[in-house]
Amino acid sequence: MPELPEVETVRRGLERTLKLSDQSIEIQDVVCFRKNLRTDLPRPQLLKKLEGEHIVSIHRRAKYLLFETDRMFFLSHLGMTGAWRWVAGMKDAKHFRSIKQTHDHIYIQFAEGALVYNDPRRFGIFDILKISSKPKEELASVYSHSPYFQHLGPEPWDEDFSSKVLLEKAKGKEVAVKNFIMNQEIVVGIGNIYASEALFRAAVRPQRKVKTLKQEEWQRIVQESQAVLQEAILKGGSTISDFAHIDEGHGYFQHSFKVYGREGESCVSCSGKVQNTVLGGRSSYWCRNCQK
DNA sequence: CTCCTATCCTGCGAGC
DNA sequence: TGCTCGCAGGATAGGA
Repeated sequence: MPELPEVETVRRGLERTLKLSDQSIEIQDVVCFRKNLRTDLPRPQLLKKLEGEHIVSIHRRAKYLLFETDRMFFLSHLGMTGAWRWVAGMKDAKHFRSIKQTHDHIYIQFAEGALVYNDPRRFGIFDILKISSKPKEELASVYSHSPYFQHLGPEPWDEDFSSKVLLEKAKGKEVAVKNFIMNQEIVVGIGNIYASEALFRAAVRPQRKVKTLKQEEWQRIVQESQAVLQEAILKGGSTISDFAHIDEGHGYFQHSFKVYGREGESCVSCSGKVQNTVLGGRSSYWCRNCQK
């Protein structure tokens, strides 16, 4: 489901549902219904350490959700098909088991309901970060030391996501620009849909080798990436009143994509036909008139 | 190094 | 109708 805008929409929805702007909220119980998703899930002994912790806030870094509690951090990555939903009024995991849906994997109990993580393809991640000896690690320290985060590039709105830096990083590289901007070490948050959308808006062909791009083309890529992600977040915020709607299938496909998934249809700005070229094993949509 | 492929999974729609 | 095939929004290990 998720590229950056969707993860950010989920983050905001979770904060709203848990009322984190007014309060912290106590975790009463955490249960995993299977041993692993893409990676091993925390052992019951470790999960038990979350009991009694209060969630203070939820951060997003790249496509990860990072939950901050009194003394700990735990994270969730939604993979391709992960979703959290709120089950109002659910009182305990034992009762939940009787109404559990297929692919419900993780259950977090609160006083007035529960959060449930559902993920059919199980490419997601749920992990408790290593507990340091200090009272609690700083967020910045988590980002720079955790194996989940330390290799990640800048957020799309950081100053290091700039035409100047990109020009430098692209020097001598043969890789296609679409694969380059989907590389989370270069910039985080851009996935297969928004890569096509950003490059269409920037008028750059997805298969262009990065070493051939001029600084002004990088400038357009930076601007249009930021713009398309920002617009998608705003749309998520305006059309999705509750993050739970996402897993009912609303939200994501409501976004109006200009090229993604529109192979053979007319380009929205020149009426040429939208192309689909496979790059790095992923479908890449573009217009041969508008993009150079 | 750099770049590309295969792979982890399930579900769904197209085509026969 | 029912089957098979290909493809799906991510990320990474391994090979060329």
